[in-house]
Amino acid sequence: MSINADTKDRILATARELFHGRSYADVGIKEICTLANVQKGSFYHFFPSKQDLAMAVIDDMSDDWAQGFVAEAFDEALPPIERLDYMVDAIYYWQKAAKSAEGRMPGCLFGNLALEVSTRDEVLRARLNAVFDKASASFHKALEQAVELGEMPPLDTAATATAMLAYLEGVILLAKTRNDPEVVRILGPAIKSIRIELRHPN
Amino acid sequence: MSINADTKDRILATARELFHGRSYADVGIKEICTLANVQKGSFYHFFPSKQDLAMAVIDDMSDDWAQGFVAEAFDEALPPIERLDYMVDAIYYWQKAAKSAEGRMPGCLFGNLALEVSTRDEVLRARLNAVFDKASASFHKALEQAVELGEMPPLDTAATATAMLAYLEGVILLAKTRNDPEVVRILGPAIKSIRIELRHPN
DNA sequence: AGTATATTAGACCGGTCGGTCAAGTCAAGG
DNA sequence: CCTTGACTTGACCGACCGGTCTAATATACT
Repeated sequence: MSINADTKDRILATARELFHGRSYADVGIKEICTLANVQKGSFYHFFPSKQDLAMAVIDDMSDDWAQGFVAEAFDEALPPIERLDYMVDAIYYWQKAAKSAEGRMPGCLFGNLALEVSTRDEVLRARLNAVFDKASASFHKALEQAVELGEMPPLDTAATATAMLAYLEGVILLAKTRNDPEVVRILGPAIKSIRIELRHPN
Repeated sequence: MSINADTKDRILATARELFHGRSYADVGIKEICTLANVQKGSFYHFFPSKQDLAMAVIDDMSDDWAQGFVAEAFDEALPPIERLDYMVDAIYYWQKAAKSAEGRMPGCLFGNLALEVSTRDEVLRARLNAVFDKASASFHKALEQAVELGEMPPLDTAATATAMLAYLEGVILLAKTRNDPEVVRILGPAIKSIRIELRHPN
């Protein structure tokens, strides 16, 4: 039981790293197997298809995020607005570390996959969409609390939360294209300036 | 001369459509040739490699943009801030039209390619980066004029311009993942709320 | 011990990939 | 008329793709 779990985890971890560092299409199952020290037959014992592997990778990373620094950043002990800065900082240091390790800024796995596969694979698209919804919910909660505490004037918290997530993804996209994490540090904090007013504030 | 130019243009137009609608890796040269009614040998007469084709597609699209609705949106006759709304509207209608034609929101060709290839292909990455720089410059000019005209309080126009571009790309990314152009219409206008203050406003 | 089951091993499959190449077609210029 | 060089044709290449399959092996239960 520990052996197979280990094998599956090794596949998952390797796939995640490769998908994140390159792309879905560019990484073959053979390469994943070689790097994970697993044979093809074993791979297809655990994952029925490459698509299923991708699903598992998305879920895996999403869980790690939720339990990792997203949980830290959106800790309710922090003042709501500081959570946004925490999130930006976390992304900055992460991407910076990844770049000095691999030489390239990998960007956001979810964003990368979303743009690559969402015109071609409904199942993966839906999954990625759910990940974004979940992320947006964290922003939403923080904004609601910020308004409640009077730290922010009232606004359309749901729309603004999504807008903030979009901004982060956009900043990461640009930073990756420049291959320069500093873009995140410089542009990131402006996330706090984004506002969408209430439609009918009567 | 008209024949060969036609062939090259047909390849370019077909490749652009396919790359935009799907992805770089997912579209093969054979498919492009078939759809463009061109033989493989002819293809390689005009383009030394798939990478060269991608470069040409990027340049082609970039030119069309610059001469097309980017030129319209950033027309100096328009009040600077209205140019931002014009840009958002243009993207919205474009994506909406594309979706009703193909069933899927293709998103931004440059953003798509950037996330897909920039960890793997320095040449394409640099080209895409240049496209973004050029786009950012349009925003920059608009912001400078807005400040000059007193329509906006002073701010770090260069950084804010890049932030606005990032925001747009992020909004398109999210909209594509949702496969819903309405995201652009709802989140887009908040581009005007983004601000990065001057570092040393003393 | 014996048997069922989960896992591993790795050869193998048809198909596609980007790219090459030799043999031509064709129009323009001398 | 003949040569030149741009363009086209389509067969061909080795490599790799995702995925299958059979046989061997480790593990778990009775």
